[in-house]
This record gives sequence, C-alpha cells and structure tokens, in this order.
Amino acid sequence: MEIKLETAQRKLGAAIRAQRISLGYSQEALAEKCGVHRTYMGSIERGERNLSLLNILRVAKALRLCASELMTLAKL
Amino acid sequence: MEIKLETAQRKLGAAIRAQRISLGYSQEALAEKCGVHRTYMGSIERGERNLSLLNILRVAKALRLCASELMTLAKL
DNA sequence: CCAAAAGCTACTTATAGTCTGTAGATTTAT
DNA sequence: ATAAATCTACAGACTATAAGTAGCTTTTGG
Repeated sequence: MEIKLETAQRKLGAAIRAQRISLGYSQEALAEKCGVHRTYMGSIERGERNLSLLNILRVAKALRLCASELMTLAKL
Repeated sequence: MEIKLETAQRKLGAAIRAQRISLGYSQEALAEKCGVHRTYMGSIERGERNLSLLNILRVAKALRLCASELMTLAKL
C-alpha cells in the first residue's frame, strides 16, 4: 500500500513535539536551536510540512537525537 | 557544529546503493518501485539530492526497510 | 485577566523532483 | 572480436513543492 504523506508528517510532527516538551522548550526556543523560523517550527509540529533530510537532521540534533532515533520515535 | 548536507546526502546515497545492490536491483528497477524517475534515483545514490520525508519513506519501503533502519544503515 | 506561546493565512524565494536526451561502461550473445 | 542489449552518469530545461517570512488571531497557563 501507498505511503500517506499526511500521516507520516503528522507522526513526525507529533514525535518532535513530544520530545520538545519533554526537554522543556517552547516552539520558539526549538526553532532558534534549529535555525528555522518560529512559525515554520509550528507548522512542522502540526504535520503540515514534508521536511527534507537536512531539516530532519537539524531538528533531530536540536532535540538531542540522531535521525534514526527520531524516526523510531515517530514510528517511521 | 553544523550539519553538512553534502556528507549526509552521500551517506544516505551510499546506504541506498548498498542495499539496492544486495537486493539485486538496477537503479531503474528501484526507481520504478519508488515511483521516482530513473535519473533522479541515480542522483540520489550519488549523494546529490536532499530528499524529502516522503521520498525517504518511499525508498526505504522499496528497499524493504523502515525509515529508521535506513537512517541507521546510513549512520544518520 | 494578562502575557507568553502557539496557530493561521497569505505570500515570495529556493530547491526538490521530472523529463529528454546523450554518452560511456559493462555485460551477454553470436 | 564485434554487436547489441543493459546499466549508469550527467546536462539542461522545466514544474511542483519545500523553505522561509510577516502580521494578525487564538489559545493557554499562571
């Protein structure tokens, strides 16, 4: 069966949000650590963005994870 | 330190190529399984592309891996 | 209540991804 | 050996979409 982008994005966004909250960061604080804009970070967490490898790595790093760990948390 | 995109892309491309070859597929056959263009598949393996989440998932699936496994193979 | 945090809309810019075609390298068969 | 398939690399032009920004609204927690 086909991979559903919406679902994948949501899973990733939810995993990012959960990890961010567990680290006690605001979206804005995490955005700054990633070097992306505040509103962009918000849309990532809401599952509205199909991130590229580079941004996946940036976010993972800011969350103190490696990419494979983040994917595991997102069940991807 | 900053994440180097070139390096990350190359790692991912190398992991994809290794797994493809171990499954005995040509680039074209893998491209078809992924639903991407033949020449695009080639450039992915050469580390020239910053894949988006959807395509990472498509490639992983075509290689009979989950995304976290592919990331692990790529050491990302 | 109030202030900080998060959401939403709309927009521009940058780049991901497609497609056509050419060429060299490799393999397979005659 | 040579021909003929097959595979891969690469260039250029194009389209689709990710990336990133700004302003305003809504929600939430203290």
